[in-house]
Amino acid sequence: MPVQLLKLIKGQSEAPLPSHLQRESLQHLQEGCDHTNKYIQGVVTLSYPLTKLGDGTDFFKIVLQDSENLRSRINSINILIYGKMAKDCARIICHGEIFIVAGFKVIKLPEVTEDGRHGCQLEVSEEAGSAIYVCGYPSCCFFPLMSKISIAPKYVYTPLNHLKDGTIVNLYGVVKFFKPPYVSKGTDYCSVVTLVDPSEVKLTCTLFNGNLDSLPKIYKVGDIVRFHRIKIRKYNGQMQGVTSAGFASLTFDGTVGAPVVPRTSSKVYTFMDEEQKTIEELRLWAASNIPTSEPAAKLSGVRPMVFFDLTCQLIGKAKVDGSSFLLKVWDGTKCPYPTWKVPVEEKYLEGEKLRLYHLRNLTVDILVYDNHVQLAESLTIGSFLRIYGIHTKQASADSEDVSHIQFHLHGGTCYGRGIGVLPESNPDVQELKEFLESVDLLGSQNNESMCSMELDGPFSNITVLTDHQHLSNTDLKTITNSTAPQQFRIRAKLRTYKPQKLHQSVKLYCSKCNSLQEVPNRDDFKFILRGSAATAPNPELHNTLWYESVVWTTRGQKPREIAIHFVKHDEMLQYPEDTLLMIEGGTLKEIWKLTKRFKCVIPVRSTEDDLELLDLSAPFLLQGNIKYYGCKQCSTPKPMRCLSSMAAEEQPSWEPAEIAQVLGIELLQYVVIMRFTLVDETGSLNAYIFDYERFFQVPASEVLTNKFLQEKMQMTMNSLCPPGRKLGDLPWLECFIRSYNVRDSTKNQVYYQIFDTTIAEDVV
DNA sequence: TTAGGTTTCG
Repeated sequence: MPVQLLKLIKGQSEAPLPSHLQRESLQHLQEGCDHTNKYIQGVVTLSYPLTKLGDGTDFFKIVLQDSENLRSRINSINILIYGKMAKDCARIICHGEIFIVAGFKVIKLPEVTEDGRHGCQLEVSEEAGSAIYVCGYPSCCFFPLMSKISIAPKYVYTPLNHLKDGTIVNLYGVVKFFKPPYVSKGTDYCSVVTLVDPSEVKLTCTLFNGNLDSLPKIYKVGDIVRFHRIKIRKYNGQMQGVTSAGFASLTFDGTVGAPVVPRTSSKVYTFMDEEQKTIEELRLWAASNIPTSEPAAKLSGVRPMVFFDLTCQLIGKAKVDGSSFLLKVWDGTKCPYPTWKVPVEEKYLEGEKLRLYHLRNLTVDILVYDNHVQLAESLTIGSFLRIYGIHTKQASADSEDVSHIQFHLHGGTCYGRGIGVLPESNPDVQELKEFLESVDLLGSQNNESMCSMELDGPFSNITVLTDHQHLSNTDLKTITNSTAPQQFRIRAKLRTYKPQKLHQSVKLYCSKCNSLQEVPNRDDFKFILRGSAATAPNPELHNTLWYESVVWTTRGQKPREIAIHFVKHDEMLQYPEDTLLMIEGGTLKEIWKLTKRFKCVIPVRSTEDDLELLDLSAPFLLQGNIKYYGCKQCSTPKPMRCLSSMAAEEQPSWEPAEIAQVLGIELLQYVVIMRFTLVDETGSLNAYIFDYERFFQVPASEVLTNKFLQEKMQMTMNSLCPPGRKLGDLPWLECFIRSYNVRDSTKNQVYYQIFDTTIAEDVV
């Protein structure tokens, strides 16, 4: 009997194997050697469903693991079983059973596997005189179905540079481009996805499915996908992926550090620690190899004649005609231009009327065409959308002198044009929802006044003069004709301002030497960190009276030594949220992660007798999102032991200013600097804003790292200087300016600065 | 079958 079930008694099979058989180890197994009197023994770790080959032969595949040599590099092998033997085995085999095979044929695999699997596989069949002995746990065989379900097949993933024409493969990739699912001209939805992986090879996949939900849930470039059973074909000389029967996908957020939660429509999928590791590795690779997408557009930031993607909420929709459909959406911000309202028949307009009325100044009409109409019709009011490739156009209606901005989603799918529905769990949606709720609240508070006064949206933004109320207004011509220094109160219009890209307005200022400098970028910091990683941590500096040290070596091609020194208080470690730590040899990403958990992070390197700060082009201290820098001219960095006095304080506050002082650092201040071109009936002048927080009501130190604050600043600027308006239609603003002299060797120049003025907001 | 990335009739 070729397949024999042996009972296992106290770890031994009840009947001994034939005496001529000797055990062979996986290491010694080779194609072409004589294995006639040898047997292979292992534990069944995986089994695949019993299938039939093209000629009708039954086929069953299992994976055996050599449980006695788990540590050796090769510890498992594929067993391919044919014919009646396949059927018999499939019936009785259970996960975890001991499986013995003799009389096998050794076949070399075409490709080298890297997961501990043997480079050969064994083929067995009754015809070839093979014998199989299974030492089973008898109870297991009463529940063959149960044991099958618990066996997850192990998938092999093909790198994108190893794809072969005509194969069906599993793969991972980072989304480089995608078209959200759209209605094809056939019977299915279609989605086109271009992937890249660390092999730097691109693969464009064309995916079809009649069920929208079965296509990958990709929301942005940089998402990571896992495709199972995708068919590879050659098209126009390039490899192409297409859906095959049984295609399945998982999609993951590509953000480093985000939870690894697959988006999928399948109820059953395999996902284990190994997959989690793959995703995390791909995220890291993508972070430094895929260009980061532009910051998300907001309605407050749109300009005429651009294409952009918008994340928004649907509050109304209406049929317009056969080839176009109207979507009314908002994102909580106000479009700085008057927007085009698409005339529709009242009976066709869906959505809550009161809400549409309240939000009318924040809602824009997006007209979608052709192939997008069917999808648009199916959308639910209140759902969150990402609309890709909206086109803005400017047009003026005959009866009006201001031109309106129009929003179109043209037909076709070029550049990924289309509509995607985002689930409420999406982090961008959660952020948006929070923002919309705050705007809604503000709106409802102001509703009465809004309705009675018919305020024109956020253009009711005003400046508040916080002092010097005794001054009366002076016209600009009088000011430019006066000698400096003096102070004035003015009423003027903001004709233009610089920089237009608000994030460029943030600088670092040294109050000691009055110098201004650009905020160093991430690459500068990366470069300095890389340089400092070359210095290995000095073990003599570890574990002192005032800090405790942890050291480890990273794995990978270029191992690095990382040392973290946790500053103690009263000889004890503090809670992470109160802890200051010093790190040697960390990467930007590692440091960034530490700032999420610990109060302060100081990057350092070892010298012979103490730890010291890195080059001052790098932040000397990181706290939360904020990087603190020191002035290179005015600082005299001291060794890190100077910090020990702060650690000994009753309750160390770890205030950046105080840390800077004990370390001999002249702390640079974040400041927003802008040039306003102000005009009135008599003339114009350029006045500078030099703002830590007072004018914009936004801390300058957080502008670069906080999207909302940037948004708030943008809205303020849009209300002070609404783009697209004629001079006569600009709002007036009142502020204080002071004049001052700047002398150099050749001439004296008068400058003007806005001071003691604040923007009062009234967003809705 | 459909689409096979590269912006538009409105």
